[in-house]
Amino acid sequence: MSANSRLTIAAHALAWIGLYQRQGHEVATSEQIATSANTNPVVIRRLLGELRRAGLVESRRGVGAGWSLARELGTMTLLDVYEAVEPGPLFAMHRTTPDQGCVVGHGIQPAMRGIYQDIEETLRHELARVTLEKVLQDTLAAPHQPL
Amino acid sequence: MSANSRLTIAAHALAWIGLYQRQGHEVATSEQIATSANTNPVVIRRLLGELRRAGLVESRRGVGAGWSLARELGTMTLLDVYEAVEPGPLFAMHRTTPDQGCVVGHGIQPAMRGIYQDIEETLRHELARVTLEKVLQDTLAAPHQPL
DNA sequence: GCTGTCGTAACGATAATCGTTACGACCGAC
DNA sequence: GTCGGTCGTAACGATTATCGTTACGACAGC
Repeated sequence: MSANSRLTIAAHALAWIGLYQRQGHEVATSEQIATSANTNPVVIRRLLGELRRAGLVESRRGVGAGWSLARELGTMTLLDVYEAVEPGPLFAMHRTTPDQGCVVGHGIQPAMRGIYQDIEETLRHELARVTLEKVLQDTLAAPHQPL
Repeated sequence: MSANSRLTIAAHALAWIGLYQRQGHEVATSEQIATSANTNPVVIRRLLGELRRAGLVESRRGVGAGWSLARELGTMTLLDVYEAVEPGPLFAMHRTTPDQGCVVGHGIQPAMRGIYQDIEETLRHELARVTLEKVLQDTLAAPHQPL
């Protein structure tokens, strides 16, 4: 799978905003988050825009603008983030329709669809068990200066 | 994720070979499987080559050559296939190292690694519950001429 | 107005997958 | 021992997704 880092970066951004707000700040800018994640502010704005559409963050414009959480980190799960930033299904079907004249070609897609649905349901359940509060706590619990 | 169809095509090929052998044939050719999957024989040979390295199928060369199962479909699971054809992890870390001077940038990767490990472990467990025998049975159970 | 930030379009770089062509390696049949 | 069919694999282009970057208009507080 061509693994993509969208979920990771989105979680990073949410954890950063959450911690920043707990330090007393109103909003966080995409530039600050981009510095922490070592990427470009536009990448952050694009991702946070998707999180905003999902109701996880809010943005203010104008001078002193930036991003803030729309909900507490404890009420937000990786599933919320996953659904906001990952469009497609986990596994894809054939790119072209299999031979419908063949017994396997005819039945394989309904069969795999059912199997994949069950697996994705389990994945979603696991993602839903992890709150962004836990992500932040695990992040802060990382040892300093590991040898 | 770009979602990829490698797992789907590999399962299709295994189910096809399994059914073909139950009909009394010794080996299946990549051309036959490619016709059923509506793709190119080289795509099938590439995928089956990876399954051969994993010990799931065997191949014979020369005249009358082709592919056969190395194990019964009932002893083969989607996890075996997944590990054979999917290289990377489900979710990726940042493409560049986050800012180690930032608390979040420093701790986010160990945190997400731990979380992702748990999730992938659950995914593997789910994949291991589905045998290729079940894939074939579900495929054969698909209704004909659905309205 | 000025300034700083968002919002978003546009483009190129990169990488993975897939389809295709090509061709040597192999081996049973004859 | 040649022939024919299939594997094994390299090579290349097409397609797609993500990411990084530049650019610029929209917005709002000062």
